Amino acid sequence: MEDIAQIYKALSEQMRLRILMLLTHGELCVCDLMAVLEEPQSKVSRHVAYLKNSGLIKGRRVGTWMHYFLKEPLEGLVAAHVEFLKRELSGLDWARDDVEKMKEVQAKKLCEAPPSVTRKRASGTTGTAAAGMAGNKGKRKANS
Amino acid sequence: MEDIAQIYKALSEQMRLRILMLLTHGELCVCDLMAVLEEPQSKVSRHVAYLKNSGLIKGRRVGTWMHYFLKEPLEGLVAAHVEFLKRELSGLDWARDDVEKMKEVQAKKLCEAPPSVTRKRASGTTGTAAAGMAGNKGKRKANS
DNA sequence: CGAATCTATCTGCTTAAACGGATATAAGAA
DNA sequence: TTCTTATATCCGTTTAAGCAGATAGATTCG
Repeated sequence: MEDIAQIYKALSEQMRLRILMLLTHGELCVCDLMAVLEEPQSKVSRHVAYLKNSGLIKGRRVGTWMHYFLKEPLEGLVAAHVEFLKRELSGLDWARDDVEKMKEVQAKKLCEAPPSVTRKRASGTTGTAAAGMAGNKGKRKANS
Repeated sequence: MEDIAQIYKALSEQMRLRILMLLTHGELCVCDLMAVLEEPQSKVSRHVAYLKNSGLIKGRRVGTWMHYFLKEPLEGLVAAHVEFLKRELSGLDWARDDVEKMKEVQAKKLCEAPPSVTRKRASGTTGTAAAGMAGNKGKRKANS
């Protein structure tokens, strides 16, 4: 799996770079990624799968959710590249924007909390939801 | 042109990595690259063109030949990546092998010398050619 | 000029992988 | 079990780019 070209293939899509940079800040579930990236689920899942198959990230199931995170420890050259990315890309505009949005998304805690709590918050109290509704592009029907 | 994903696309083929690593040792013409890589001319040219269009290398004409070399100075992120490649890949088996073969190829000086000299050497004295014929896969008809 | 050589590009074909939408699967809640 | 949610995967389509072989352009030599 020391195929360097394969590492670069994995890094050669902006979407995957964005996902990787987000994961350098901690693990995230697919729905959080969808919310941050504002991309359809199949697209996010596809790219996450690619990164997983390339040996860059791993996933673990947490209830209904899959949480993805950087594989640690990474093998030699892959590790060097990820360090490189952290160092060189974290200052770029798009990376900063994504991290900022990630914090907003996580503040809403739609995914991280136990399912029961989440479910009730989302449908029951519209107050907290309204406060953080900015950027929600109809991903979740308000009340139905 | 600070599209990071595009940099990684350029690096995501083994053939292009090999070319780049060779060029870290100095400029080379296409026919030398063909000899080292043992690949057809259209393939070498195609990958060289890709690297050129991605802003990693440049070419200059020297008589009949095109010599390619790493673009200097490279822009920020590209430069960092090339430095990274030099540091991390130069010890790999395939990279060492290619450099070694490059030195053999250049020792024959089929390309670097002025065309007239080259032409006469190649067709006139078969002695020098025979000494370095190893690895020549019918690329050049011996006498026709 | 014509011949030879080096390189770039075109041709037709093939493959990898992108995409969005639909569907299947897995797990918790009711 | 049935419903809902989260995620993975399948579908048909599209695009980028791989390939080898053929051809065209550039340059130098005679």
